[in-house]
Amino acid sequence: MDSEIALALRNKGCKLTPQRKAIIEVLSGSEEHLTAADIFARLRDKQPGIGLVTVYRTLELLQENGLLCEVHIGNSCRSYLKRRSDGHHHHLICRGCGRVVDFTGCELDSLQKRLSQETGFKIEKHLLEFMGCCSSCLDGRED
Amino acid sequence: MDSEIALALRNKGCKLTPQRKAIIEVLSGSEEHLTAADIFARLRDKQPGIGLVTVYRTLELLQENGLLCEVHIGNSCRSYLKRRSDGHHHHLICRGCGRVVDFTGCELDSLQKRLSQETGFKIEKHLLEFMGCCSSCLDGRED
DNA sequence: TATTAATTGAAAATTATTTTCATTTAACAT
DNA sequence: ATGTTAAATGAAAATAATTTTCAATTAATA
Repeated sequence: MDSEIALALRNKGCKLTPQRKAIIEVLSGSEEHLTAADIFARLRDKQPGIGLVTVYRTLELLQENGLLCEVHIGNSCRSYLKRRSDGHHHHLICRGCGRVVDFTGCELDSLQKRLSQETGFKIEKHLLEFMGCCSSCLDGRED
Repeated sequence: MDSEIALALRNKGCKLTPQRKAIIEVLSGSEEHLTAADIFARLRDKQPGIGLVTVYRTLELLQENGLLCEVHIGNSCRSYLKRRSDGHHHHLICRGCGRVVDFTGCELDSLQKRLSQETGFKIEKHLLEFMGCCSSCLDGRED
């Protein structure tokens, strides 16, 4: 029973290898954002022979196909998260536990239009992330 | 006649070395966002003996003191820009020439409050950047 | 079951960043 | 002006992150 992400990948004509399945499983099973190295570490048991290169390549592939989200705020610069919301959304990230909450309603469209008009830019994308500390981490004095 | 950034740095009790001045000059003279390596390359003439380490260290120092802005969208993950707007502002970045336009009025405060209430997070910061192509780059078919 | 293009892993290469440490120097006080 | 000193520098090495190369393997299809 392959995950939605896995199926989407096969629909794009990509091979569904055990390595890819394992990487997708790790991402699917996590509410945190994970770097390539994080994912690699979590694969030690499930898929011992896997190479870090494959993790990088798979992340790139999934990213290209819009099957996961890239997170920029945080310790390491780039980390990844399964895509949980279909539409346009953004992230609120806990710096304590790494948990990510999706949110919509950024209402940046009107801002984007305004900026476009004022500057003559053709705006292609935007990056919006909030970072803070979630209530469990606040309670646990992981502050 | 030292720049505002340089003076601010000295007011913080930091030494105003020729290396730091040169780095600040490069940043001050650029409307693009620059990586440590970019800055290092531009110092070849002005300050030939300088080490890349010093560039890294100076960027960190300036960043710590809020004297420049960090940019995340782009080829390399982290690059820097002189701080041109005093208050809270964000960036619109041209992926063609790297030129950065500051803008205000993101109106994320109300969104931030809403998110805080809905999630129980203590929100500490946010990252908002727009990326696109500026009119000159559009004209020049650098598209 | 055979075929084949896609995928993998190992190793090396590249790039980015940080640490260490001996030497130099800006800022300040004579 | 000159001496003092903590801060800053540069070289080199260490570490970390990412990409490339290439021969071997394998998932998907016929």
